[in-house]
Amino acid sequence: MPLSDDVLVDRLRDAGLRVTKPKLATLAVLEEARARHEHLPVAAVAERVRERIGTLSAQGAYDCLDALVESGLARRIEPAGQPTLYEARVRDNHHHLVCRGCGLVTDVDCTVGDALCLTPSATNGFVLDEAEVTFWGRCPSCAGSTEA
Amino acid sequence: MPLSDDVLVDRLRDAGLRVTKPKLATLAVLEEARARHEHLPVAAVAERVRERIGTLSAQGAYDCLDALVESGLARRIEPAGQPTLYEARVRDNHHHLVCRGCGLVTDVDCTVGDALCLTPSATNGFVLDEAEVTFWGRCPSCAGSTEA
DNA sequence: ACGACGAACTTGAATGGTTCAAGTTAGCCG
DNA sequence: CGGCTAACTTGAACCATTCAAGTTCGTCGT
Repeated sequence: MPLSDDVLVDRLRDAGLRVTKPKLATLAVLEEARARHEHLPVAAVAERVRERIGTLSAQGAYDCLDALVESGLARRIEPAGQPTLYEARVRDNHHHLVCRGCGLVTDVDCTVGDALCLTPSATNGFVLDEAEVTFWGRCPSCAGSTEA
Repeated sequence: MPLSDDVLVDRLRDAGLRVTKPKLATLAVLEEARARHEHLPVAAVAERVRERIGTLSAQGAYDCLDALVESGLARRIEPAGQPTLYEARVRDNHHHLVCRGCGLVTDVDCTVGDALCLTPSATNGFVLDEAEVTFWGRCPSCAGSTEA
């Protein structure tokens, strides 16, 4: 069952964002997608938001998603070679598994735990804030074919 | 000192590629960049190749780089939000550290070793061939400023 | 409640890395 | 040395994303 609007409204306010129909609907769409383990491109988010509130410009979709990412309510995923995807932000620092065949993105937990992955041997003076791990391979249905 | 052309020619042949001036020069440029720990975008590769052999179309640069990557002589890096970068392929499976400020990409070794990083807890039926780790942060010169 | 300020949205156009298509050139093998 | 095919060139198209200017609508203070 989907989260009530009240909860989402509070979440937006707590994040310091204005509560607008587009942002509320965008957040709802991402939450719904999370329940289905989906990762959505901007166009798909915009489309689903339109189903809820009637209209939303492409630019509006970018603005909303940017704001949600900025405030920590959503996470941006940019797998090499395909358009940017978004998912509702969750606390666990899970990683992603991308199919080289069809581009399917799946969530996966890191065996060794976040702490280890976050610690490279030398940071070269960089101040790190995130360790991103992406696994590449072929999904079950693409593993058989020889398609690129 | 740069590698001799003979060595690079052999490398191309061994990889099953035709030995053309553009490919030879492209490989030489990448090797030279590797010595300087540089990661080059397509445009920079094309420019440097032109300095060596006079001319190379943008398309030609893409073709050469794709061929080198395909045959394992080069590695493609696609940091989120910036154009594709290339580096001469090396055996060690090092990872990258990207500056959120200026986009500088630096090589870094993984503390825990490749084996661990390559083993997510569940592969969801995927056949994995690579684990890519990207560390995000701010380089020494960007760490001080508040710029995006 | 009302009014005003500024953020958020809309529309429309531009940008730029990458790719597609068609034609020419040049490695490689017999 | 000739022919086949991959490799390169030119020129145009693509499309996710961004920029710019104008309008709408949350929010906050009175």
